[in-house]
Amino acid sequence: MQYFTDVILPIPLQREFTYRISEAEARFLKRGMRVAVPFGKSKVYTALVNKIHNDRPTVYEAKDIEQILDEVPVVNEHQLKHWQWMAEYYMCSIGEVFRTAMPSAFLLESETIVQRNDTANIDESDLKDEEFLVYEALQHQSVLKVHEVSDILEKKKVFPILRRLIEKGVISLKEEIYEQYKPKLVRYVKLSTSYASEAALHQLLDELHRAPKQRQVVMTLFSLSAKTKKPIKVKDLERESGCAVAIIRSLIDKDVLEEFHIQTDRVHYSGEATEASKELNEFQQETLQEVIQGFEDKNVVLLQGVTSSGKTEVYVKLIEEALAQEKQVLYLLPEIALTTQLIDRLQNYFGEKVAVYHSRYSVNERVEVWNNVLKRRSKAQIVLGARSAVNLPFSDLGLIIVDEEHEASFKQYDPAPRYHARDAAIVLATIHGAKVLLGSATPSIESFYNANTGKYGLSVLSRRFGNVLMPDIELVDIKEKHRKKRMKGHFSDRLIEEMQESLNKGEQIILFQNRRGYAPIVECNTCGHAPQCPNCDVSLTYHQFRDQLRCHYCGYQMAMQQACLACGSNELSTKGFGTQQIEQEVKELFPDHKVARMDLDTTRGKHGFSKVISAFEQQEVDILVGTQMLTKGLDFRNVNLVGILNADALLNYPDFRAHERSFQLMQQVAGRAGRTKKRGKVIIQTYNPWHQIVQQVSSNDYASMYEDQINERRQYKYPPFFRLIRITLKQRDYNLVNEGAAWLAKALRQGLGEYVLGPEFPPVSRIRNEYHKNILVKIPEGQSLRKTKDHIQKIRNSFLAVPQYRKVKIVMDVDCY
DNA sequence: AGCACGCCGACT
DNA sequence: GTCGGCGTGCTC
Repeated sequence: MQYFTDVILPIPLQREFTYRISEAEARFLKRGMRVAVPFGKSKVYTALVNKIHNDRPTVYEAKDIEQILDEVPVVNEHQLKHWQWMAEYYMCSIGEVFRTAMPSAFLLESETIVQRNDTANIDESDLKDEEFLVYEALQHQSVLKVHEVSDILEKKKVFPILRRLIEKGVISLKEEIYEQYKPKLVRYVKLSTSYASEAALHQLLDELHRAPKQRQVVMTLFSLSAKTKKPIKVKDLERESGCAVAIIRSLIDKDVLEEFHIQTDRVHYSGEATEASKELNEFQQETLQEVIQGFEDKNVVLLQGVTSSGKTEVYVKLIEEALAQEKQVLYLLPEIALTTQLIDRLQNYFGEKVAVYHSRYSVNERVEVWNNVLKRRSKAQIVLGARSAVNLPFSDLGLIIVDEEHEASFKQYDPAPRYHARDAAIVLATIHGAKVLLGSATPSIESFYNANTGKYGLSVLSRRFGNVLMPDIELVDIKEKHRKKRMKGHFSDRLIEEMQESLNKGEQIILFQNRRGYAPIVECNTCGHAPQCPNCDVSLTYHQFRDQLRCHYCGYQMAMQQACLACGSNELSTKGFGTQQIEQEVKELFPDHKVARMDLDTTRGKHGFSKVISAFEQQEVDILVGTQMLTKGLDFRNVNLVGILNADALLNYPDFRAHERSFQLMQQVAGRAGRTKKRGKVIIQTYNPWHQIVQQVSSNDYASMYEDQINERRQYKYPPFFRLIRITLKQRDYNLVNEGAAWLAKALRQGLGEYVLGPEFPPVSRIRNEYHKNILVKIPEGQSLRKTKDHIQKIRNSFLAVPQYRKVKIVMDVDCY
């Protein structure tokens, strides 16, 4: 009997691949274990065992697997089911899901290693120059990686040379796989067992009389052991005794101390749960009851709670309940809302049961969280994470909380699978029989619709905690202020007055400007030319830091020009405004106060974000200027004034969700004001104070915003009434994209009719030297999603069968919003 | 996705 | 003449 295994490879191919295994391997392997398999001519990939069987493939000879990488499955059945759904729903291969879901340290790839052939007798004169260079390098180190060879030879194609060297017997090649995950070992010491008896101990201390330092180390070790009754870290001993490592070293050499290692997690929360969860006030209590009741007949409940209404306390109660049933809990948040403030708070309640999982973590840290979840360890019973945390190996989820449910960043854009974490979480919950709580102050239109139509439960928490009033929102018409010459730069007199008043009272201020950079565009006053990115169809933006022009799409950069590139005129002006310019103006308006800026540029790097925040928390900064990232999950006690400098930039975005998004964003920003006893003040500057959305923000009227939006959606055939799938074609050749898109759209129309829109060029039609063109497929309620997707898939296959279109890349984005 | 193979222009 | 560009096809 022969044995085979079907595996999932981390590549965008729909097929599974079959490898041969031995009988012993077949007995050992289980679904969800990783194996290393040869693929193609030389590669070795990490694959996931999906099936073990005895059916010999008929049309090809199966290769053998290279090695087994796990002793127990690292992916469970629940996940495989979830992946299957994700691949089907978001129209990608299961391999792509596999690649996205696993921490990269789990997906080892091979590297070709060049080895020296020690046994051969080499005639050096027989080698050509380049061959000799490689040979010489191998005298210094026994192995080289292929890219090192290409560095040495300063060229890309090194394979022909390597092949000649193999023929001459100088070298051999080998594929090596590295286990990327390195357990972190911590050094510990203990007293050697030979000193276990009291007599031996006394003798030791006598002997060490002449070596006071060493004696001190031993004494410190005693006192530490007595205190903690735990193994003593070398680091701790060193610190407590005040002696150098060399002294500890010499004691180890003398066999007085014994050294040993214990594998530890990199991320370790050592604190206890110090706080009992808070007593809920009557409104929170009511909400909690509603949610629990909602869960009785609905799997999903939407909790709409205004900012600082104390949603988190309600979450905490629900988490406690899930923990009491020994279930796992997943708490999803947008990346930027995952702040230390929130993590600390949850850790205070739940101590070391809380694990955190997000993209700022290193690959090794992620592997540790993965393993802790997989093994159902209590220290990962609650996982607080961003989008990708839905892919962790949960085995018994009881509750998923999706906080800030309306956030667009829950949707993954690139690469596939282009999934929405909220929707993926709901499916995941169904697999586990768990409940989902969606939380938001400003729910997305589609979730609120689902709650309204009874698909989800609904609970509203409309009172701010401690009965703090909603902030007072004042609209300032900057068109009029300009006319009356009451503007200083981008600041109206009203905003300046309020700022001055706040500063006088020693309060802090937040200013919101939804655009980074100094001045997005540089324009010539003579001919109107604006410098363009050579690779993308956009104007370059000016960044004051380094005096550069940069492209936000591909990262292209050039020095700021002194003269116009088109006509040579030296009258250049900057158009539009961003956070940098606002910061500059604030500094000029209030020279005695400290100003800081928070946007993508200032928060780069691992700790950049928290640095800015803690400076503001410590009140080292009086005025904080920032973009969206200010709006999320931050709780600043001393802020009473928030200014939105230009609401119109948000409203005029060409997207069917622009109004919804603007409302959400402005509400969130406004929510930063007055979170303690005092009523906060918000000033919104706008050119259109009568715009319905601005009005709805100022009167805090989610309900009428929802009514307006849902009517528009119904009328113009948008979600939640119609589903959307966007198909993007990408290619370097402009004409080919045009022709291909026209062909594809026509073919789609034959089956799907009027609901195929486009093809159209997106606002930025060329990115990284590729032209893009979009086709939008709308799927009405009642039309089978599955069948529509199958149909699109079929058309895509026949498109790719046309020879000239084969090089056109097609990207599918299901629910592209 | 990678990666090898294979066919054409620009350099030693 | 070789080097290296990219277009094409395949991967168990």
